[in-house]
Amino acid sequence: MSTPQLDKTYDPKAVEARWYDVWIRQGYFRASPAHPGQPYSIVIPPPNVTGSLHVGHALNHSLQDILIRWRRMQGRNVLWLPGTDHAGIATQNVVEKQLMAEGASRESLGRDGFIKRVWEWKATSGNTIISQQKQLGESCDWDRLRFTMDEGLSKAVLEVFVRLYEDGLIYRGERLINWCPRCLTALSDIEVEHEDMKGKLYHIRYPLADDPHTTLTVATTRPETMLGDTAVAVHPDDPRYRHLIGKKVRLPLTTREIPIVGDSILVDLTFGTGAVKITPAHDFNDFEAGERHKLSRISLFDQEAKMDPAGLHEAKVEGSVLQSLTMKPVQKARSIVVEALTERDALEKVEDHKMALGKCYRCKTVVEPYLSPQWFVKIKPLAAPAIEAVETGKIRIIPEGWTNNYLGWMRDIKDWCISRQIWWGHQIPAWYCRKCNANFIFEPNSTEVQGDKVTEKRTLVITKNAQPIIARYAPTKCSTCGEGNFLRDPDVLDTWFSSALWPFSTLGWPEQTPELKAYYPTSTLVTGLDILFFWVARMIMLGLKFMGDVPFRDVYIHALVRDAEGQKMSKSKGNVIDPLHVMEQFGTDALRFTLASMASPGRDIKLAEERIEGYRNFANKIWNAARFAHMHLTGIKESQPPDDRSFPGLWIRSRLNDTIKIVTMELEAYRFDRATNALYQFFWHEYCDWYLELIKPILQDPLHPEGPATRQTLQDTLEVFLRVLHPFMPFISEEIWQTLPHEGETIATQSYPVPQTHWHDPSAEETFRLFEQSISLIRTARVLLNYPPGQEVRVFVTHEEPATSATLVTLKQNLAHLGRGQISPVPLSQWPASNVLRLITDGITMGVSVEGDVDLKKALDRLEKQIAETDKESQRLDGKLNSADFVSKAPPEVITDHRDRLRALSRDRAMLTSSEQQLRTMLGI
RNA sequence: GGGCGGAUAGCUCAGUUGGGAGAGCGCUGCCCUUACAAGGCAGAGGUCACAGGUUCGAUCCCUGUUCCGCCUACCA
Repeated sequence: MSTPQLDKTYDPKAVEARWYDVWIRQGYFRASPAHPGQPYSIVIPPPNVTGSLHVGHALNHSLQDILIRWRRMQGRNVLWLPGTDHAGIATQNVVEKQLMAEGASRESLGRDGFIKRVWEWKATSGNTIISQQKQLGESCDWDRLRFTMDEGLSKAVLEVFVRLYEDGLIYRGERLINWCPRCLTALSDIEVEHEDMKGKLYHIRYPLADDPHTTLTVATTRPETMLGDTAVAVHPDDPRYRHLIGKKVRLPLTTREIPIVGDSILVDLTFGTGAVKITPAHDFNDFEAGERHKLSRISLFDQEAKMDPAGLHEAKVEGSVLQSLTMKPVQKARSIVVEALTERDALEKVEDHKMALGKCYRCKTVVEPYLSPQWFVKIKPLAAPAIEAVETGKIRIIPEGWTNNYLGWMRDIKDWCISRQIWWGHQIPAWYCRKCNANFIFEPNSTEVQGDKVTEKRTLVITKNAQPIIARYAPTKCSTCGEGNFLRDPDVLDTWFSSALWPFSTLGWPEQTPELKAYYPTSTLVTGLDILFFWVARMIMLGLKFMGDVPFRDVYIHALVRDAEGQKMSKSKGNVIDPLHVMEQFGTDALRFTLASMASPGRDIKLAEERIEGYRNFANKIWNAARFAHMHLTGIKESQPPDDRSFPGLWIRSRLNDTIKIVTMELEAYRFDRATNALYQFFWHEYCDWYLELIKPILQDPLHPEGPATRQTLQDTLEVFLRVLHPFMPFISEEIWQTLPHEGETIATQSYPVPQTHWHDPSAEETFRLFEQSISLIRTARVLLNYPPGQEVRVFVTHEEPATSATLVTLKQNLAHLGRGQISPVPLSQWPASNVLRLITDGITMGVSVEGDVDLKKALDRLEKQIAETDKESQRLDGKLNSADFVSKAPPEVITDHRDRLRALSRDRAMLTSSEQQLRTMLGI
């Protein structure tokens, strides 16, 4: 093998494209259930098919790839399964926008045409994020790429739905749900984002029916809904109003009278006026209060949150008001109602009020509580085992702090609304016999619609009383009436319903596949906190229900990536860091390493480009170290490698050994930050700063007796380091590894280094500490004496301990090389009496000859400062040791340690003052 | 309203059996010393948010306060 010519700086771009191609072509990332190793599997949190890679993905995926590559190298049977999510609302929005630009619409295409169109869109645009993931170097098994709308996964969805229904865990019911008037669909509770807003609290007077001059004042933030009130509640213990319970009030702006009820749950005595209007069709609390008091519900709004004339009629709104309100949106309706109330002197006052407003997480439109028939999952029975799995530790949440968050939410979980009024998604497998449900189904009638300007009549209505048939296939015959005329429920399932099956649906369930057997439960789930409830909790519930086992053992929750100022990144703020741009600029390895290094638990990541640049420099450092190695390596792997017993060789292997140990341990603990720090520290500040410098004289002397052994160590340690590094920086490690003598085709499938006990060498490490301190003293002396770096100096060195002094003798050549001088490791008695600057650290006395006309003042300052510091520390230790309490109560080893340190300090102090005296003599002061 | 997390060098953050305060970046000074100026060497810089408590001893444990985040909640 010829010595490759490496460029002076590392160019990531060429390297990355080349190797990723090879990896894929050779199929290194392909999983096989037949692989002999212990399985290690991860399913990727499927990104939206509409998405492109953002820095949050980059973090999430980098961490997973580190785990996967690490385990693969450890010989585990690894599967990393990639895929995308069909993202019902988001995808439908994207395609509808496209249609709108063409002057078409979802309706004009019809349902089937539209679905076809979405698939077409997916075929052309749905792989954006996949190719970006490849750019990040992700070692997924791409042959197993899954999509939540795939045939197999759809089958799983169908199966789960039917079984849950058969088990009584799915039901259809008319409930108040969160409705997005823009997306025109129901949302689950957690798809609503709450935002604090400044609102107003309106106090409205309701006159008593039998005594119109007496009024009961209610407080509300939504005066427009008062038209739909069906009662007023007061607290049964409230002396102010207790006597009114059972009486009626006249609802202003309408001709209705509504009852006053006592309700201790709804009413808070201390808030507002103590009287609450009840609007069961427009408020979740009121809905429940309505249930308690058997109140009727009046829906005032249509699906676009506009005042519906039918509702206004039902509410018996006064004619003039009704006219002006018809088809008005919420905000407009509010001001009309407020104005009308003011005219009638029914508005007592308006005060400022802070309140939380719910918004659609997809489009940020204010959501409206909306009364409609929907499908729900009865969640409590599913939640109980999911709680237990975490409580008993079958599933570990990391960092542990989020466990309570999870448990709290699960214990208080509400039924899950799973129906969505959109087209793109898994259509609910529910059919209605048209004959049997004739009274409960109102289908749009095209002839009627043409003549009717009230457009919402076009909507299909399947009332709550309709009887569905739930089946895996479309029924052909009604079991009740025997006819075969069916209407399929138009709703589709919440996208998260299919995501919840991801860990087993992607492995082939409901078929019992070898993949399922080998890889379920998966090993680790890596995700952000934001989808802990959306996704993680639901996977646990459904995994337990359908697989009888948890979907994963560990849940590692990583931080949110923010910008350098700690602001959440968003397109509108323009503070988005684009990972693709970063990869282009600094290299993929640098980005990956940066993200891993910042993944400290429980803290958000503030990402600044300078950090990435810093790790780009690290990559370059590795590159140049490799260049250096190649200048001296033969490129041949010795069959009988010479044994390197030299101090640098023993030391660097010991350090490398320690690094392997730390990195492995930290990866096991999901401490990516500490693992990267260990790699950085080792390579830059031990391998490059010291080891490579130490061996230069040997390498540069072709006849040096230690040459072969040293070259062997240089080559071996670099190769091992690259393997330790590979999961973090896959590209540069592969590129360099390939230039070294090696076995196998790729570093990606080589064994991950394990600690070698015979490499561990405390004595070499001890010697190194002595060496490092000595060199540091010489260098400091050079600076104090203003010697240019090239100037040869005469150096004397000794140590209090004879044994250590003896070690210094053995280090003579190394000291001479890195200290750039002539070294005399002789006792103080043999030193010149003058013209030597003496510096002291930890028992080492280092003398550097003073030559020429130099200013010794700086040196004197340094000595005085060091003496002052020594005295301060001595006093502190002395104080403690003189305390009777300390001596009697502190552990003996601490006391011994303190005494040793004090002794060492006073020893150094004596040397320091001696040096200071000598210096003063030289200065003549 | 409730819960959780954070406050350590100019900046970003490490720091778990409580016993000498660390890293990276930035900054200052000197160096283009043939692996690397995307570099080398030497430095400066911190009453570890504030106030109490426990302890021989607290950045670390407990309590309270302030500030900043996040999650969560039906105060109409």
